[in-house]
Amino acid sequence: MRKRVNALAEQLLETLEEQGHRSTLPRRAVAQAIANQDKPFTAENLREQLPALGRATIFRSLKLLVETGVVCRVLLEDGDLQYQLSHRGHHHHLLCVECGSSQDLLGCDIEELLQQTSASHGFELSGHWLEVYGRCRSCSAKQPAAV
Amino acid sequence: MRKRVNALAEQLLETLEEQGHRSTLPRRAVAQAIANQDKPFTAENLREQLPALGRATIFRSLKLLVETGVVCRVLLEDGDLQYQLSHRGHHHHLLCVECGSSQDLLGCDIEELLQQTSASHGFELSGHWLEVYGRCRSCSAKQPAAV
DNA sequence: CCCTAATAGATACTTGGTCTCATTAAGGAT
DNA sequence: ATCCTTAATGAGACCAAGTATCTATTAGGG
Repeated sequence: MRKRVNALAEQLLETLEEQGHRSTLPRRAVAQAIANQDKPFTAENLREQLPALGRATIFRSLKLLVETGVVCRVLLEDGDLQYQLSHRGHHHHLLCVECGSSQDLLGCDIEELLQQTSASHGFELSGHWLEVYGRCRSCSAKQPAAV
Repeated sequence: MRKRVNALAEQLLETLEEQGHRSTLPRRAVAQAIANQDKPFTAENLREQLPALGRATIFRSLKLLVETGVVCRVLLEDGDLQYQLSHRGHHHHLLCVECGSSQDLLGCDIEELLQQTSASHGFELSGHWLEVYGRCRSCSAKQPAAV
């Protein structure tokens, strides 16, 4: 944890600049904090880590980063919507219900399956939202089976 | 709209009673209102339709019905979480981005596909959440293609 | 180094939901 | 039919997440 994060944070800011947004001190702080997270997080989490920043500023930066696409939203199993660094474009998450970690789900072409099933309902598909819950490799290793 | 709704509402109440909850006047009103909805709705929607009920009561009934499984939550494309009558157990929704209507997605066995993909990530799958967005049959019919 | 538009901070407000507590009403027992 | 207990209601305080407003600041191009 916390290695090369500056490079990551730097990237976030660059993306913002490319979109014509200024690289301000508060935004640098937010970018840095986000780069440090290793799980989905809330605005409140960031606020605790950045007590010097105004509340609105954190929400504004977060919103900007979501619009820019470098941060995405994840739906936890209980319906709580949190934030997370977003690497690729459209993708899904494997969320560990035990440790709360999140990894990207690769190689899942659900799109095609959905396309077909939707069509059979007379439905013209335009998008979808998928989250997957379970136990990650290391949590499965720790405890053989469910309690 | 509004036919046989009493029967439906009656069912909701019965389910509550089976779980040991009382069939009260406010709950009957809520059940009736929910039975009348034809789209996903918010607690606020119900409140407008049931001005005589206390706010807390609506939230409490709603929560109860969700726990009981006769009402479920749907995630709209913008991240808004709303309520909806739930017919079967685990299922997914086709949400029309134009008229806001919702229909159940049948015959979609994504489970198997997810199982495999998860496993290849060393992930022990336990559940998932899927919402599908697009245009329903009647909306597609109205306008040949996207604007 | 100046100027101006973008941004920040403070704070009020909104929305969705929970908590508390005194009052009411289901509905089983009598 | 009524009584009693306990669950449920209503009012309103409270809370968390997020937006809006308004004044003060600052990034960064000229």
